[in-house]
Amino acid sequence: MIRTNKELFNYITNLVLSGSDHSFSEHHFAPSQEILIEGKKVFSVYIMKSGMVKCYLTTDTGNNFIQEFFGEGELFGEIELMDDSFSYCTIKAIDMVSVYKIQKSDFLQLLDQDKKFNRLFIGALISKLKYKATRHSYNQSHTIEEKLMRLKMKFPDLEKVISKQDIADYLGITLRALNRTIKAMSAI
Amino acid sequence: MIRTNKELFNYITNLVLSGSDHSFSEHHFAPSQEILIEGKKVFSVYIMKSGMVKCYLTTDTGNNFIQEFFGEGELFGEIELMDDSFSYCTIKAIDMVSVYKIQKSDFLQLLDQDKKFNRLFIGALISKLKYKATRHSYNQSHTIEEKLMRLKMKFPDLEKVISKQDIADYLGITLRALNRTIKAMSAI
DNA sequence: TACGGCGTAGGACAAATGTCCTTTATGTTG
DNA sequence: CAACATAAAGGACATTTGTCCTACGCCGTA
Repeated sequence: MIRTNKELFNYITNLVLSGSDHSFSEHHFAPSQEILIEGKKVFSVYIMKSGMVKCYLTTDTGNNFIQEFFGEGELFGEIELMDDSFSYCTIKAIDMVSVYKIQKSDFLQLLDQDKKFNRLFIGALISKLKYKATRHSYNQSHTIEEKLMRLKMKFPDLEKVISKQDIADYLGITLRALNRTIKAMSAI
Repeated sequence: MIRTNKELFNYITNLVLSGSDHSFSEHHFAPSQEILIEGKKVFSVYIMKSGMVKCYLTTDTGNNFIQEFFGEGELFGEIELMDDSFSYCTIKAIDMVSVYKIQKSDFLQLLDQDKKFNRLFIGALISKLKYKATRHSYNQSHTIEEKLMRLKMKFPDLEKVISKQDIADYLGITLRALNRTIKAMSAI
């Protein structure tokens, strides 16, 4: 649910701190500020330095569907940038957020010239792919109660950090159904 | 639903036919033969030459969940190979299938030495990611009827190629629900 | 031929989930 | 302070989907 990428984070941090690469700039966002907006052109790739964002899209039915929550080291904007399309989701800061930003041309250059970075990037894509695949299959074959239990197992203080509505949007259910399940579970 | 990758297909075909690369071998499978098996170690990456396979996993609830159907140019095995894990899904031939196969070490070497291939591979991952993201959100915010209509729009002769059970598994619903919806739609 | 397996189709009922609406608490802003 | 938006909680009812079961036709094989 809250995705991170320690290896990538360390590598980028080193690049920036060692001064060997000047294509990264640092940016800050306050809670509920939007970093990328659905439907708008993307010119850079972003890597999370600290804080947490939610990555979600609004479907044609008006529902919000949360793809993932990103923490330290996760990157976003890469999909839109690589296939030259508009952002298919919105990235919104949940708490105070710092990101590293790198322009398209610099990013592509880095990808070509830095084999280690190239491999880390591929690893990041693979990790996202795997995560999405298992998440989707899990979602469609388990009850709300099972999904909630699994979440709580991994993130015990989930409800303190993420709003109920966001949890519901993440699970692809209504807030009503979430409340109902929480109550049923607490009754045990 | 039926994924292909023309660019990758053309590139690999050229590599093989021009004789400039000898790391690819060709293999054939009969309908319902399994090419990769869930839980087993993966040693190679595969690229579809012709035919169609289904990529699915069996959940702990005993359901089959179909990730995707692969046609010409799609590759599989890359996730397991890159992060050194066991196959998380089974790849089964639906009709007569031909694939190109490349061993792990050769694949990694190609990735390092052939920039064009590297970029095509990244493009393939990005395309899968995007597909999975939109598919999951669409699935969870639309009715069975809407999902079916969308499928039929894209693949008019869907039911002739893929069994009802497979369509149900792909949509994450039961066969009963699928039949019910088809009947309701035909009544209009 | 007779049987079993499999894909297709659908009836009847149960369970899960959505929709709509009301209430309460809390924090923000004019 | 009053007015207002927002999050949380849950009642009542409708709809959707799953579960279980039965039936039929097709095909391969003992």
